[in-house]
Parts: sequence; C-alpha cells; structure tokens
Amino acid sequence: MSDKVVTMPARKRSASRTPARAARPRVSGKARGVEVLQILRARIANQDIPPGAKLKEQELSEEFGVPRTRIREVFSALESRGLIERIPNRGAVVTRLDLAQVYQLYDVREVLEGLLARQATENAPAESWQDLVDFFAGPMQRLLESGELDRYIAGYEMFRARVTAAADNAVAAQMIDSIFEKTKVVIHRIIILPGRAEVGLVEHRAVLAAMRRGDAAEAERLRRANMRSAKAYLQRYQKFVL
Amino acid sequence: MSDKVVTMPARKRSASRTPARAARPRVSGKARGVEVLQILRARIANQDIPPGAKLKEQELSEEFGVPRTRIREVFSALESRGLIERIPNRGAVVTRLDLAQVYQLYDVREVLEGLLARQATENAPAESWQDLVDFFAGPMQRLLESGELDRYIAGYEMFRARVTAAADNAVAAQMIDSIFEKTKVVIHRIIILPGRAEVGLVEHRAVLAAMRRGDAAEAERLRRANMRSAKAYLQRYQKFVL
DNA sequence: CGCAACAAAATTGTTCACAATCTTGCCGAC
DNA sequence: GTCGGCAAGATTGTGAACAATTTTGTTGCG
Repeated sequence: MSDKVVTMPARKRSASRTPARAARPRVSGKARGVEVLQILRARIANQDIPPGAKLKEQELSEEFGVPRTRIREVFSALESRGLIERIPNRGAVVTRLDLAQVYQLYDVREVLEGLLARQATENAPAESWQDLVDFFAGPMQRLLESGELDRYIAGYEMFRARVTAAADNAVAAQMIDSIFEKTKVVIHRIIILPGRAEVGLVEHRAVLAAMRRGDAAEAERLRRANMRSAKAYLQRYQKFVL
Repeated sequence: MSDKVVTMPARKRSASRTPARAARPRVSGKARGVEVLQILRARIANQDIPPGAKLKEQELSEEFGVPRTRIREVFSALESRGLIERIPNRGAVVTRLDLAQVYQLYDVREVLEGLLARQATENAPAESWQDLVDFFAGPMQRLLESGELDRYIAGYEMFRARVTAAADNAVAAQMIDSIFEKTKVVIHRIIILPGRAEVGLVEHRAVLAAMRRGDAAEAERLRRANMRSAKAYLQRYQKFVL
C-alpha cells in the first residue's frame, strides 16, 4: 500500500463560478478514487453492503461526490478483486460466497499463514516473541474467560499483524488480505463457536512456543494445523456460519 | 493464460480520414472491455510491453476501438492486479519487478504449488497419473536431450494444467495465475539455465511418482522442494535472469 | 554554453448529453 | 384470473467536448 500519497495541493479547484448549478451538494466531503475503493472494500468485507446487493453508479457518485466514470473505475477494481460481479447493462452486485469457495479460501489461507509463521520465525530474533507468549498465556486467557470476545479478536489480530510484519513478505501479506476481505465475517463467526476460542488459544500458544524457540519449521506446521482445525469447525457448524 | 492474443496488424493507424466522422475506423474489430484486459495482461506478461513502458489512453482506445473511458477502467483493473502503476496526471507505466518481490513471489508460489499437488493427489485416482509418469520418463527426457526447450516448456505447462485441474481449487489456481503473469519471463529464463532443466526433470519425476503412489503429503513436500530448488537457481544466476 | 522563464503541444481528468438496454407496471385478450 | 405484449421509467454504456496538468520546445539573458 504505497503511502507516497500525495502532495496534491489542497486548494479546491479555484473559484469555478458556474452560476447555474451552483455549489455541489456533496453529501460527504470530496474523496479520491482510491479512497472510494477502500471504503467500498471495507463495507463489503463487513457486510454493511450485504452479498447480492446491487450497487448503483449514480447513487455512489452522489454520495462520494466523485464523477460517475470514477465509480466505474472503482467497480473495475472491485471486480478484478472478485468482490463484485458485473453484468453488462445490468449493473454490479456484491458476490455471494458459496461453500466450496470458502473451503478453498481456507485451504489457501492455511499454506499462506504457515508461510508467514515460518518466515517470521526465520527473520525475527526468538526473544522478540516473548511478549506475545506472555500475552497469550495471561491476558488472552482472561479475556476469553470473561467473554470479552471483541477484545479477544483484537488480540488475535494483533498477533497476526506482528507475524505479518516480521515475515516481511508483501506478496503473501497482500494475498491473505484479499482472503480476509472475503471471509472476515466467516472468520469472526467461527471464533465465537462453542469451544473454538479455547482450542484456538491452545493452538496459538503452541505456535508461539515454537517461534519463541526459533523453530521455524515447527511454527509453520503448527500454524497450518491451527488453520485446519478452524476449517474443521467450519465444516462441523457449517449451517450456523453460512 | 489465454493466448488468443492476436498479433495486431502492424499497419499504422490507417489514413484517419474521418472528415465528418463517417464510418468508425476500428483498426481491429470491436472488442469488449474484458478482452482488452486479457490482451494487455498477456502483452505485459510476455513483455511485449516492457516494464517501465508508458501506456497511453488514446493510443489504446484507437487500437482496440473502444471508448477511452473503457481503457481507463481496464487500467484500474490492471492497477489492482499490480501490473501497472498510475500516477495522477502522469499516466500509467508497466510495473518493474524488483528482486525482493521476485523472491517473495517464489516463496508464495512454493506453498501454492505444494497445495495444488497435494489436493490433486487427494482428488484424482492414482492410476490417472500414469500417462504423465510415462511422458516424463520418455518424451520429456528426449525433448531435453535434443534441446527442444519450447516443447519441453509446453510439456511442463501441460503437467501444471493437469495438476491444477485435478486439484479443483479455483482460488489457489487464480492466485498462481496472478503470480505467473508477473514472473512468466523469469520462470522461462530459469528453465534454460545450465543444468536446471535436467534437475527439474528429476524432481518432477519424483513428484509424479508420489502422486502415482497416492502419497499426497509426499507429493506436496516434493513439489515444494522442486520450487525451492528453482529459487536457488534464481539466486545463483540472479544477474543473468534479472 | 548553460539555464531560467515562457509558450506550445500532448496527455490525462472531468463533465455532460444521449443512446442502448433492461425493468416495471399497465392494459387487454383469452 | 392469467398470461403476453407494450409503453414508461430507470440504469448502464458511449462518445465527444472541455478543463487541468504535465511535458516539450524555444527564446533570451547572463
């Protein structure tokens, strides 16, 4: 995600007096194309826009205060990411995940998370994981027992962020990101399944122990086992999750 | 990788006489947006358009006979795939791979090809691989000895196609495709490195033997080893490949 | 000769009008 | 009452004109 963002003088297009059609009604301040893309990605990932919903060009154009052609460009990007489907002359709808695809996403995620765990272990000094070992032994255990699942999930995402950063593999990170934006809802629903968080916590402690030892191969193996176990929960409670 | 590419007549933009905007000069028959996208993807993958080259909207618009707004949409899709970079008011250029990224692509490809080999072994009956075992024992060996590298590569891609089809994992297949379209040239250059094809052939035979035995775990392990070995060649002959 | 300022050309970005296509609701025939 | 057209409305697709910006070329000064 290149952050060379910008420059771009903030001045607003001079006076542009246009007498008729006076000031634009811009519902929310002007947004650049990239921003619109990110916002829509997030909305789809969170299912603020539910699967199957239709996206209308004009509507979005007015909401974000950008030209309709720009919305079309954003649609192209969303389509190439597989988040929406476009049918000629019929518009764009949010893609619906089918079961087979969710399993495939989990299979791919298994090997990618394994890769990141291994590379993180190889790249970072073993001691650097100590704080996470402690965190998962104490605080995370407590969050789980007191039922604070939101903060538990936040802790888990922090773990993933640390591993991803240490692995230093932008390609893999980006691919997992694209899996996340499709399955975020599913993943969160699995965590709150009966017994899943407890099992997951044990598995994560095992992964962290291997990383703390500097055993990269074992960290990869355990992380993959962890993902397979999550997939097994998905299969078992399929009807509740999808 | 669809090769419907097309050549594209080399003639230069016709007379462009259009006095009163008469019949459209369509250089090549009308093309849909998706087709334009595929063609440009192929051109970039083959380096018909070299890294760093600038893509001009009007030029492409005229060549394909599609509106410029459509070219812009295609650019958005190419950008989201990481094939081009767009700088505001400066246009679009084909992204240049840096060394670190190529290594990362190989690391990811290692685990994904491993996944496909495993799932292919799990899904297809062991006997179904016999013809490939034979092919890699005989014909491929001969192609190598007689130096017919193009056909050797074609045989290798046939192997990949078979495995991918059997694995039946569209998500993984698509991700590997996106890796291919960025590294196709590099991959082909590695194959023609001294000794690489010979080693690769031996490794592929081992993978196929495991698949023929129905040993999915071993097939995955061997395929990953094969990819690591290819990456090692890349590291060794780096300066000749990039 | 170098170089800075300016002018011209090329290119990208935006806007709008309209055409093509699909959707919806209505009306009548059976 | 149901079904099949048919017209009106909504939505997407196209193309050109226009505006903004960058690039290129030129001129004149030191």
